[in-house]
Amino acid sequence: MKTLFDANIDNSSLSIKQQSVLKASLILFAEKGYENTSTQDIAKLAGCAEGTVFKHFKTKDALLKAVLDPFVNDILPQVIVDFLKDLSGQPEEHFAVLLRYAVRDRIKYIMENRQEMRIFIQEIVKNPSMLEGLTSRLVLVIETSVNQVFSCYQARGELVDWDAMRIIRTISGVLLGYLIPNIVMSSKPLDVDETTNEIVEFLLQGLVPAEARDEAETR
Amino acid sequence: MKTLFDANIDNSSLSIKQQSVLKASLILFAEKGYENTSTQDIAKLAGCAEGTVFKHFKTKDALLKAVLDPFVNDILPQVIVDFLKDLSGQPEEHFAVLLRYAVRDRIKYIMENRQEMRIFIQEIVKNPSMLEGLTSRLVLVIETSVNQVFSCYQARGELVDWDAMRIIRTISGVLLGYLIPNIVMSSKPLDVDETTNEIVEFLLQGLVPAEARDEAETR
Amino acid sequence: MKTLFDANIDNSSLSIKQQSVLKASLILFAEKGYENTSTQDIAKLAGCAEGTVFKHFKTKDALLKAVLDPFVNDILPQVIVDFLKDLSGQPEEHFAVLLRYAVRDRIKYIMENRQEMRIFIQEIVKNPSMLEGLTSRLVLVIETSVNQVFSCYQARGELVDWDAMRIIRTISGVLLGYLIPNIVMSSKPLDVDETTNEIVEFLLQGLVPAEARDEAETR
Amino acid sequence: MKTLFDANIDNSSLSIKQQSVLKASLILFAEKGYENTSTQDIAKLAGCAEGTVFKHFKTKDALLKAVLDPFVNDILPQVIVDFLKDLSGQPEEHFAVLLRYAVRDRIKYIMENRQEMRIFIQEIVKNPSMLEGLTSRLVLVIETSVNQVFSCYQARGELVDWDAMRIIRTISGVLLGYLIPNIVMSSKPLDVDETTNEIVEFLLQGLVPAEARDEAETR
DNA sequence: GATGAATGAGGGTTCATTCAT
DNA sequence: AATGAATGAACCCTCATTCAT
Repeated sequence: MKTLFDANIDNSSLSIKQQSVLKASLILFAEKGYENTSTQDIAKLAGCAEGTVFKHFKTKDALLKAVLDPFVNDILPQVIVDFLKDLSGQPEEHFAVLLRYAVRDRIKYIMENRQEMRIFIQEIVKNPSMLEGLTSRLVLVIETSVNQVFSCYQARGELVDWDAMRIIRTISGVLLGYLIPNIVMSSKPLDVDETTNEIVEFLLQGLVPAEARDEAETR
Repeated sequence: MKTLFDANIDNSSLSIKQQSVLKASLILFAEKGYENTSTQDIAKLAGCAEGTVFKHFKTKDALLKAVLDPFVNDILPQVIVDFLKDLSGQPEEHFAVLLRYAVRDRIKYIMENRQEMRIFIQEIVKNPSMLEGLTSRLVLVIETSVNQVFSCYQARGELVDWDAMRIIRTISGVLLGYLIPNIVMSSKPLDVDETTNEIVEFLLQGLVPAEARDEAETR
Repeated sequence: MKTLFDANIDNSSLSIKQQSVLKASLILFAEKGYENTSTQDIAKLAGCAEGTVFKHFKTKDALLKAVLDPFVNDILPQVIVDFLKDLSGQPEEHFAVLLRYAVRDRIKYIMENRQEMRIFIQEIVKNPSMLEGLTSRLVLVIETSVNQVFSCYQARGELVDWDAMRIIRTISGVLLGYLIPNIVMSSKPLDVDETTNEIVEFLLQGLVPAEARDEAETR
Repeated sequence: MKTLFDANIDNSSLSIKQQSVLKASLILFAEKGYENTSTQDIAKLAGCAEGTVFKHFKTKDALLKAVLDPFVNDILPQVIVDFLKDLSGQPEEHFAVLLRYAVRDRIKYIMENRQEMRIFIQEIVKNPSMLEGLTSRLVLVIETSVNQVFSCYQARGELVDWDAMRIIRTISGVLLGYLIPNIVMSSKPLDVDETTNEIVEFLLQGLVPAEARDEAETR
């Protein structure tokens, strides 16, 4: 699987003008939405002629794909993979500690890609079928590794005894419930630490049995 | 329970054709998005001439407003008001029981207005400033009544001793985290009972102290 | 030939609503021009439904005709006829005296029909062929009577010895040169007396031999 | 002598297609009027696509401005300036001689820009406020120079002893009275020499004292 | 006679895309 | 590779006109 770093290699093969086209598209799509951004707008912000926009990216739609594809195909899956890796990398730690660390990293990550996230959300809302490919890929990634990740903590009584997918669903649900409203209201970027605290504290109430929770905090 | 069309008193003054224009707009905006819906599409689905679309709704944008305004101004605030009313209406009941009932009703309600919700989300993502008016109104509604609603349960030990606004934020966050993904992926409408169970069970873990929780379930 | 009074008889056979339609058209056509006035505007100002506008006047164009025809077919020719009648009615008077009287009356007359005049000018500018019918009629009227009208004064040395049509052309040219700019700039209606003085004084310089002029003034 | 197209320096920066758009607009606006000319008509006559019409001239209204502005801002003021210059350039000549020369030149000039003049008249009739800017500019130009221009001839007894502005008003009134009807009836362009003779002869009667007039003719 | 909802042709305008330079 | 003029389909919207009530 490609990593984030790999994902950007394609772009580095672009000329400077083309990269500025890509960046302008990112900014404008995020700001005004895909349909409300004209290729003329893009050319103007990129500082090039309108024809240049189409030299490399044959189509406006291809431009959207060029903006979103690395995010959808590489970055988002990587978020999941890294999340699970964080949770399973040091099994000697208490689940609560790892969860906090993993959640914090992911929030930071998503906040750093807010523009892509905004565009992504816009597109999904208009055309949910876009999600299908991604979802199935993610489900595959998750299902193959998630059971062994959680079972260890469940055995130690540090994690509620739910179906592993339900735990994932719960965590991602709570995360989205907090993050989407913020991403969408672009003005004020979230305070990462504060949000992490609030989310994790709440998640722990639901996911970690009371006695194990106390233990984690006294440690 | 009122639906969008009941709520908008003006609608009853519309001719049949105009109502079908409104309905067609609702369907198409939800399905393809505002910008990807042409007024010709609307006319075709409404079974009228394109000019008819503009006879009552002077502008395509006014049509969007006519679709969304009752939802934003009447239905959404009502959801909040009803939610708080459900929670405070029968204070002799255990908080857990009322929460389940209130959450279930709201989910049903939102599911019945999925199309409006989809359009609303699309518009907010493109233009977050739309939210400002709504948010400030809701905050007002909530803040004036929410403290007295929760304090009773907190005194009985049936509700965690958080700031009332944080409780609201948590509940709505979890609800949104579950509902938005479903609303957005329009194909499969959510099973209300199942979702209610999952959300409430999780919320109770976080919001109701353990001992009070047991008590509620044995009752 | 019909007189102004006859010309309006047709209109009096209209219902009150239809008359208000006619009046509204006159006002709006004069103010904004024919093409920039919608039948909806007319209906609104006339205080009736849009359909009512078409009940009597089958076409918007027919409405324009209804507004202009009495002006073009009756009023304007009458202006000429009356002008010549004024000049020939009392041949014992000096030409200068009659000219002043005739010019004054005509200016007053035209000022009282400024709106029709404005619309007429607008239409002629767009479609000069409209003039042809009128011009040929007027030429006929003028030519048949004008020679005998002027020859008497020319014999007395009170009028320059030009071809009669040139005299008419000169008078109407000067009149139009003064009046059209004023009619077109609708804000300030002309002071009839002052304008008459200026025009007549100038016309006399050109049309009446010097010695006869002195005589007229000392009389 | 400059024509409209020479006067508008910007025009040279237009592509050939855009110049043909401008020329087509000039022709059609003059022929059928602004509102009765569709942008499709313009495109067809210019031999380009409708989109091309809007590439340079963002708006149909901007196209009208592009057609009229050089006429109103450059050519018309220049007509006045040149007229006064002609009258004051060779003070050793008799006023009558200079007037004939100046009138003739101006008539020729206006006849060469008949189309612009027609459009200009149409627009003024619809929206007289357009004139205000022009009028105030012209009044300024005239007032600052006109007194010294005429006083010399008045001192020599070659020009009636009127207020300078009244002389101007008279000349322009007579000119307009002759020219507007002709411009408006586009079919038959005026014979410049004949019209000049008629107008000048008449003007001299009114503007030049009799004894000076004889002198001018015997010279 | 009056109404006003409905019509549909046509108008101005935008925009992704092409192509000669 | 880059340009920007040109394109034409599609879009939103207006308006004179009709017709059932």
